Amino acid sequence: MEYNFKDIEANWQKFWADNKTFAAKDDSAKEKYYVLDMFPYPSGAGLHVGHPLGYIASDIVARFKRHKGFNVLHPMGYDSFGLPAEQYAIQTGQHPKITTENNIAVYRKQLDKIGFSFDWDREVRTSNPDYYKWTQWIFIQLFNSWYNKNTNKAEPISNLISAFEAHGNANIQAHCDDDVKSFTAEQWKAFTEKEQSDVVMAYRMAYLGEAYVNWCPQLGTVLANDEIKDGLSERGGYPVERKLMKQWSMRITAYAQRLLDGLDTLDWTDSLKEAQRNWIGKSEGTSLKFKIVRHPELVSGSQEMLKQVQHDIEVFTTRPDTIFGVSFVTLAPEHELVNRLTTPENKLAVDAYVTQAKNRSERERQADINKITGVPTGSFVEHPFSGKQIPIWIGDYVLAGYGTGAVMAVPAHDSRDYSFAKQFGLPILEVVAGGDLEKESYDAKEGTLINSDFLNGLDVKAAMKKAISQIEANGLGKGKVNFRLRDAVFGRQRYWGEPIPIYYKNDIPYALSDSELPLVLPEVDKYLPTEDGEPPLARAKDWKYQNEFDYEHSTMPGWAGSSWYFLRYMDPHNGLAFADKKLADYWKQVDLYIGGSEHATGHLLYVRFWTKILNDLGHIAINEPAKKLINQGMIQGRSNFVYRLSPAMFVWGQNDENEKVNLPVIFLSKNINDKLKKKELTQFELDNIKEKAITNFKTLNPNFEFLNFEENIYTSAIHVDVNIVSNDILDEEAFISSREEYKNAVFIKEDDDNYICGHEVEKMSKSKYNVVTPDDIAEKFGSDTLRLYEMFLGPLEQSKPWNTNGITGVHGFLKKLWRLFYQNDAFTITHDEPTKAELKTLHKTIKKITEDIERFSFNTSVSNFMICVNELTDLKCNKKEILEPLLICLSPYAPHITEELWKQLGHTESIAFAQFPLVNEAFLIDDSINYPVSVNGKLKFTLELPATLTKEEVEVEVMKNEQTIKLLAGQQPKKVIVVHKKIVNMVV
RNA sequence: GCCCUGGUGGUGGAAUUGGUAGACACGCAGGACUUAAAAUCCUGUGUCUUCACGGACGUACGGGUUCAAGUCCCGUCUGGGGUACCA
Repeated sequence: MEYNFKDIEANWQKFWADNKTFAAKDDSAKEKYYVLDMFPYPSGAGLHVGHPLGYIASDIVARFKRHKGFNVLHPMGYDSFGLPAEQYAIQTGQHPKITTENNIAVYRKQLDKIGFSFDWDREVRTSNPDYYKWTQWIFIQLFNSWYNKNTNKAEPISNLISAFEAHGNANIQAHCDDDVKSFTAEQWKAFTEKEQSDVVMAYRMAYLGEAYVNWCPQLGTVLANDEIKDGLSERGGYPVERKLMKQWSMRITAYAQRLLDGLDTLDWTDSLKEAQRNWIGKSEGTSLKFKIVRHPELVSGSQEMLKQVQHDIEVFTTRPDTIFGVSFVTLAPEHELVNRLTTPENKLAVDAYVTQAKNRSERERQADINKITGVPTGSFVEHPFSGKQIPIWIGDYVLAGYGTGAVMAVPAHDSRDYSFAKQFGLPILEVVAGGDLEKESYDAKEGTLINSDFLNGLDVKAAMKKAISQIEANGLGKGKVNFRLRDAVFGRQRYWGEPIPIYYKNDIPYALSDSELPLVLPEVDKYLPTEDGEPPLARAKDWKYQNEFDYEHSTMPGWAGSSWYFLRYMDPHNGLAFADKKLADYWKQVDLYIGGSEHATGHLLYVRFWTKILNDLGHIAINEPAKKLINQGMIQGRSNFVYRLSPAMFVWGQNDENEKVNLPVIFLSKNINDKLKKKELTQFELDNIKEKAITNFKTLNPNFEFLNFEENIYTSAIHVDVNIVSNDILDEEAFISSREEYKNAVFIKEDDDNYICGHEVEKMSKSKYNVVTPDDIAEKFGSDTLRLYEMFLGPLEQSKPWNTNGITGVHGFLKKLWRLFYQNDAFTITHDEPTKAELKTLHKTIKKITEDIERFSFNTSVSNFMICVNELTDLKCNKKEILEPLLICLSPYAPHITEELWKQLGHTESIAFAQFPLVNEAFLIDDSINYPVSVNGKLKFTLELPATLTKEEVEVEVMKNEQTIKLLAGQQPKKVIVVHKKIVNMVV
């Protein structure tokens, strides 16, 4: 019987589904193990070979843990709210729900083919009302809580309101908005309902606040920082600008320190923890007040005004030691004091600068990152120690949103201040010795303080201490910690997301009650914003709370549903709670979480944040969502390109400049294009291209001319579908018929008459036409081969380009395994006693595989299986006692073939729960050891010696060996090092 | 710029704690079986040198520590990913 993977795989997939083999038990005496994959967004392109990489790895662990006697939870679901379905809806009018469901059906079919051991009864979809009911419920929990700094956790908002009623807010220590004014209990009681609501809002964990957001006019939505690339929206590539908007936000900043501390308890990679640390961006320093002093030319009226409002500019610095190096103070253009500090003669320039800075889009800011701009206000502050007058400038290198929006500029020891000072000719005062200030600033935090009064002679560390104590003693400021982390905007002006469960009555937002959930996403006639810029939900007809009050019209962001889905899998059908407390306590946290590193700072920060809040509020017992996390590497695709002659070099027909005609379609083969780029084309070749171009274009427009053909000739690379290219040779016919505009395409080909495409390795994506689906491989070689091959490709965490070069080796291995059981169509397993050699091979393999899985080194286990089967083939082993345990070892990797052979061995139960074999070290002991003998560390020969010899006996044996004597040629070695059971080295 | 990762044959990669560098697989070359192909099997395959035995070199580059370095330390170059006027 041949290895017929097609039937075997189909049969077993059906068996697992029919028998619900992998359903996790909620009541089990077994220890639990929770293996989670980052669930996919079901895109229209379907699953590509990169998706299963992580899924296969987690499936191996899940199956392994089942063999090891764990009750395994290994679920899968879909992150099914998202922009692409909505974009598609806008273009076609098809409801995103339909698109999403279709895509999910495709994903499911593809996933099923690979033989994953998911518990499909627990599938979740974030766009399902049964699911998002609880996303909304969690939102309300956040809406109804505040962060108490005294207890250092989130607490119900009712506590806070009681406190207000009893004592006002004087004793409240909370993470809240900065501009909260203090009030007494009496004042609180006298507030109107609206006023009370506004006050409480400043404390809520989910709150409505004014925030600068990344606004994308074309998409009509707010984007998260991680949705923007180079100042353009990641999806669509539209410009993004900064805009002040009322937005629902999450007070994640309250958790900054705990999110940072929690990292130490996690078994995550250093790079990932580092990425989170950088994102949170803790910096310790000092706040410091600079007294504003009158500029001689400042009119007295202005000075009076100044007195009324504020006397100081507060800055934040991490370098209080450099205080004597301050040569100017810079404010962000948005700083509230800008207007008041500007002297009349500077007003024009300042106003112009502020307006320009405000209107500058993110893209321009990024593009001009090295362009230094700024204006002086004309006012001065006083140095807190020297009393010297210091000018106040405005510069957009200072960010309004960080620190106090003002910096003390120390150009000698900060590179940004340095460039600014150089640009505007401001003084550079050296206060830490050691740098060359002619060339650049000296930013290092080491050296001796100079020109610094009471700090002179101290090193930076000591100076820092002393400066802080002096600043604090003089009441100028105090030690302070700043975080880069910003509160997370939680609303989008979009349709395809969870409605925010809020309605407005007299302009006051109220949360729905639990019994009113879910607030179902209403139907709309179009998926676009309304004419007056309201989000699409404003289009919904008769969609009002109690037929009277407006609901919130924005929806939740993409990360809402994914921030808690790991909890829903524990109890996916519960209608009374997001998860039953008992079940949540049983499954606790994810033991192993596998997914892509692109979620390092987004999803993984939010899911930790929500876990901590739910823990604070007493809903779950865990503090962190996932104990161990692995980032699988990206599988890159190999894209192909054609090189199209640019139309810019043609001029249109004389009759009408704007005449729309089809563009010429002339494609240069790769080598010709390379020559063109290097300007190595011969006149003959150029003429040939020109002639073909003329012929091609004349069919479209008889009246055209070239515009300086030879100077202007250039090409642009265009992605071409890899499926119509083989070995970089283009299938020209397929290409011509692939698009209407290519029907007259002309190819300038290589000497061998082929059109050669360019290629590049890059991210696999639909838009690059380089997606390879796992389907073809599964069809041609079977999914066991696919599973083994994806693991064999290299370390899980490493990115690698997809290629199928080695797949025959892996497939051959499975065939070879099959032949251990079947020879000449006969099943030939015997019950004979195994030999010592066979047992050694088996137990060596068991040991290696167990170790490999535990350290997630799946590529090496595949090699180890190959070695094992090679050895057993050489030994002609067909013994049940050897092959049966081997099947169990292999079953996590290649579940179908092992199930089948397991059944052939006479088992009636699935192999999935068979106990994983244990290593018997006794079989691994060698009788003899092959000692490498080296001289000065260089290997000379090897010597086989009995394993029973002691270290001393080994030395004696080696020294009296003929080869040693020959090597030493009468010399006496200075030293002989014997590492017992390892190596012998002689030093001469 | 900063942070994180890598750099090993023609290729993917192995070497878990400093102890025989290149496991396993692909590719390539030669051979067996076959009318032929596929499939399968066998042999060889880091580089240089030698008829051969053997020898020399070799883990991006330059140094160092060590009896012994792909592995540890210092410096340089370079691929990939993340991130940024964060004071």
